[in-house]
This record gives sequence, C-alpha cells and structure tokens, in this order.
Amino acid sequence: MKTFNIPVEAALEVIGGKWKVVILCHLIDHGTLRTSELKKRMPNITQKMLTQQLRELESDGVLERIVYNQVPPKVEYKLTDYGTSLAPALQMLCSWGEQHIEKAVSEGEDVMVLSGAEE
Amino acid sequence: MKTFNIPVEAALEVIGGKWKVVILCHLIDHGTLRTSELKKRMPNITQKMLTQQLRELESDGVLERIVYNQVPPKVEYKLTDYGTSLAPALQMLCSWGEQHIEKAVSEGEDVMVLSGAEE
DNA sequence: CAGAATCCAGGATGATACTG
DNA sequence: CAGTATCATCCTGGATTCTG
Repeated sequence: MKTFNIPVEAALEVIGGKWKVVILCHLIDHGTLRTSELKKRMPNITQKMLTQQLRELESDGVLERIVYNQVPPKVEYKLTDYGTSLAPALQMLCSWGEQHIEKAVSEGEDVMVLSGAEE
Repeated sequence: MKTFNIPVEAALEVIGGKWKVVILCHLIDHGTLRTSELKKRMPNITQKMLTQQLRELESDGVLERIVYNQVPPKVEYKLTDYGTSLAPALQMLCSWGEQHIEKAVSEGEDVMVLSGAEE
C-alpha cells in the first residue's frame, strides 16, 4: 500500500526527478521532440539521465515514446493526453521562473537565460 | 554569472528541494504554521531536513520566519508576498496530484492519502 | 542516432544525541 | 519547542565505453 501525507506528494513522485520538469516544459513548448533535440536544449544532461528520466516519465504515462524502425534510429517523445493535463501547472511554474529571474536581475544579481536553442 | 537554459530552471532552484513543495503547500493551506505543526504534517521529515529546507526557502524570500522571544520557544512560518505568488502554480500541482491518485485508484492500485493531520 | 551497461564520487538525506 | 552538530548511508547522477 503506497501512502501519501498530502496529495501533492503524488505529483512530486511523477515530476520530482532532477530533469523531469525541464523535459516536460520543452515538450510543452515544442510538441514533439527527438532525443537529440531534447539533448540540444539541455546541454548539461547526460545521455544516461536523459534516457532514464524519459523512461520514468513514460512509465508514469505522461509522455509517449515513438520509435521509427529505420537506420539511423529515430525516436520521438511527446506528451500523452494525461501528461498534457500537467501543462497548466508547469506553465505557471515557467512564468514564475521568468519573474524570479527578472526580480533577481532587478536586484543586481548576475543571472541570464541562455536559451539559444531556438531554431 | 548564473545561467539557466530555460526559465523554469530558476523556479526549480527555489522549489526543487525534496520537501519544499510540500512545506509550501502546507503553508498555502494553513496560512501560518509553527515548526511542530509542520512536522506533524510531515511525519517522515527529520528535524534537520525541516530546518534546512525552511532556511533555504527563507533565504530565497518565499517564506518568513517569525520568532517569538519566549520560553519555550515559538517559531512560526508563513509565506511572504513573493512566496504567495507561487501559490497558483502549486495549487494546480496539488489538484493534479489528487487526480493522479484518483486515476491510480481507479486502475486498481493500492494508494491512499493519510492526511489525518486536520484538527 | 539512440541507448545500454559499467563504475564511481559526491552530495543529499537520515539517525542520533545534545543545547538553550 | 526549536534548533544544532556529528556521523553514517544511500543513491542520484556523472564519465566512460560499448552496441545495433
């Protein structure tokens, strides 16, 4: 029997990984992404972590893995309908992050967003 | 220079700790809570982790620590205005968690919410 | 290109005892 | 009651190498 002390713990079990929210945000922003495109947008993640986090998200039913049987391999990831139900919450988190950065900048901190991965 | 690859990373820096979202949700639900009340609602957190996470949230400006100079000591925590700006996003996460639990239950998983800490 | 399989260090987290 | 200090531990996450 799995127990939670407060419902939000159940959400954290799904999005609690170090990179999961970031992955989900990228998928929210771009719809469908190949493995290499995700990696390009997350320069600091390792191959292993990327795969691992994607697998966990997949087995939690929030994203879907689409494998094309071809050479070289092509694999795409996209949110499931269920995963899409997370989008509103995550988008609010994103905009809060933006505000948080602006606040930091206005307070004289040295912060910046690279986000040069837009093609 | 601190850099982010995507703005949501800035949000994760603030709420990324293992217990931070849970702490914040309790404060959203109850307004102001004493240390011991927080602990009662988080049976699995240790004294050390609780203090540590609270200190980090405080130094990020999302919650405020109110110390009463008396014996025995009394310390209360509440969200700052800035922390309150996080509430909408976190509340969506909470309700998503509730839905996630319901989904799990309806799929025959053994899950339950204890939340017996309501007095 | 996508990812599996190792090995491994480090920080994050826990348990316990102590203080004012 | 609230918090600190210390020590032990786990396991996340990173570097690397290998495969189809």
